[in-house]
Amino acid sequence: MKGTAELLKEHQLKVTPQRLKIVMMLKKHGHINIEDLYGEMLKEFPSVSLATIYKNINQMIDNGLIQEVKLPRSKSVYELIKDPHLHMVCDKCHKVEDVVVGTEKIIEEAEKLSGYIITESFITLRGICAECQATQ
Amino acid sequence: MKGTAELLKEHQLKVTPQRLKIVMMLKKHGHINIEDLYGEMLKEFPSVSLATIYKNINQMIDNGLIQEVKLPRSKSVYELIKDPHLHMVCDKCHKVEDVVVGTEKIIEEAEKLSGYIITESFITLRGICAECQATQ
DNA sequence: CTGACTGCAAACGTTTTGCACGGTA
DNA sequence: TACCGTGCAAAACGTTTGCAGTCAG
Repeated sequence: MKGTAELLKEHQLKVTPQRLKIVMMLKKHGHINIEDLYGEMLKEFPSVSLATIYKNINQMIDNGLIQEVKLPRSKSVYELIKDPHLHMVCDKCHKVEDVVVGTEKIIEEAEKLSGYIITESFITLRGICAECQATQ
Repeated sequence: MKGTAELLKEHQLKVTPQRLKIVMMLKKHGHINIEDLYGEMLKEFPSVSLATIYKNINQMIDNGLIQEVKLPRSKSVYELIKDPHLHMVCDKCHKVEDVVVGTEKIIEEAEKLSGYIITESFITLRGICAECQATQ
């Protein structure tokens, strides 16, 4: 896995302790919302400001390091930009997972039917994860 | 097309002039955000309140008449609930269109890979619509 | 006639902004 | 050293709530 500081530098962002922590949290959790991120940050930086979190998140989005994932029925989460994938949300435990599934066919069909030239797809699936199926 | 008043009654909503207008706007535009809906409502009901719009939209969601569509890079829009479909958003003119595409294959593959039991899918595709391709 | 709906104003939670200070490169 | 990032406080924004008056059924 690429170094956290390098990741920031590659995206024209100065390396600060707060930014390192944000990216480390994203690496660790995969997906995290602002509230949870703030809670985690407070543990290491007791005087960190929510304004700092927002400023950094927005800047990281602008610089192409992370992206917002809008979810049905819940708050947005953020993730490091990586290979295209879709999101699975569990209705029971509310976790979010990535799944790498080929989307070419559906995109091709949608292009044919609509006449659009498609540049990006956002796919989220709601359901029950394997663990929650087992424990119900 | 089903009568607007009937649609409200079927969903246990009293028929009021404001609600009729909201549903008519949804029928006309297909997708509309709160701000635009408020602007349209003001033309016919100069003293309509934003609170009324929000209360009605939330109630219509609770009663299964409409649903929120969260879009990348822009505000949520609302639409009448109909057969499953996906959304196309044009990056140039920002319109939103429905496309009916079979999603069974992608869902089946995602279920296989993830172990989830999937109950609903949300698919949005970004691109350039046919009209904007022609006029660029 | 009764409960539900509306409009208004206030409250609320979230996100953004301006500013003085401190840290990175 | 110069500029960018941080923290704080205030402001802005979108949405929700409580209430009194009105309307649909």
